[in-house]
Amino acid sequence: MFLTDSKQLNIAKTFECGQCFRWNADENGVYHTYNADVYEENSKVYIESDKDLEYWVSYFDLDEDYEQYNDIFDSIDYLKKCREYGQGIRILRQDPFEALISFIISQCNNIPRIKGIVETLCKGGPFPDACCLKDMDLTDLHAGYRTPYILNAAREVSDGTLKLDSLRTCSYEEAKNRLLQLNGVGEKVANCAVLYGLHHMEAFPVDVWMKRALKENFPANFDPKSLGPFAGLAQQYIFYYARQTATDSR
DNA sequence: GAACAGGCAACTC
DNA sequence: GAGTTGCCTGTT
Repeated sequence: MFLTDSKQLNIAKTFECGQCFRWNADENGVYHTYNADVYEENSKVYIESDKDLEYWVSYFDLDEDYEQYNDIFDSIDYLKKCREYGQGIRILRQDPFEALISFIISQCNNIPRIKGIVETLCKGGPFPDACCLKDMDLTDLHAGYRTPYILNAAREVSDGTLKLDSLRTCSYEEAKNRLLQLNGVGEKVANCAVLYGLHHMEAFPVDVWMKRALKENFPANFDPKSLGPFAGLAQQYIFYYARQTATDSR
């Protein structure tokens, strides 16, 4: 079924910008996940899935106008360049628990390996819910020192100690601070989980790539808050540009 | 075989 | 509070 125009949603950029781990391209550029296939044809994006259109419009955040903050972004020359380069990236509305666990796994790990570990957890189906995950035997997961972090987070969510759904409606700061209480969750992982899983768009995750990009292109006293309520989108443009241009020149 | 990787926590001063 | 180190595992 028709989803949207490719100007609004560029699937390659959206899936390759480091925010998600369960979409993989085949040789034809069709992206697959366990319950859907997405492809682009004549500047239009189509999706084949049992889930309905409404579900995917929400998932790809297509009701949101991503151009309303262009003026703020474009006031910084470098960010304007990143924004134009990243045109078509959407911040996905992923499942909060899946995002939390995925980014716990991501620490000190590369993308292929993160994908492998997540795929092992899912066994080809949906991401396991917290109740299920907390009792899983993860000895063969090869997640290393992250394994107890995963199990602990699953236990807190399943027994209600951590209510992820309630973190959707509270403030960004409140949501992030709650996640920071988890063992194995620091500033970077908390920001990722809050941005990609809870859709707090002002979250601004800073990893080593972002650190470098900020150091080289922004004043030392730069504050992401100055980018407004969509700072997280700006972060994604900057991150994607930094990663991609580094890869291209290799 | 050592160093490193998209990070965290515990420890040091 | 800024800086250092160990941590699992896989890759270079």
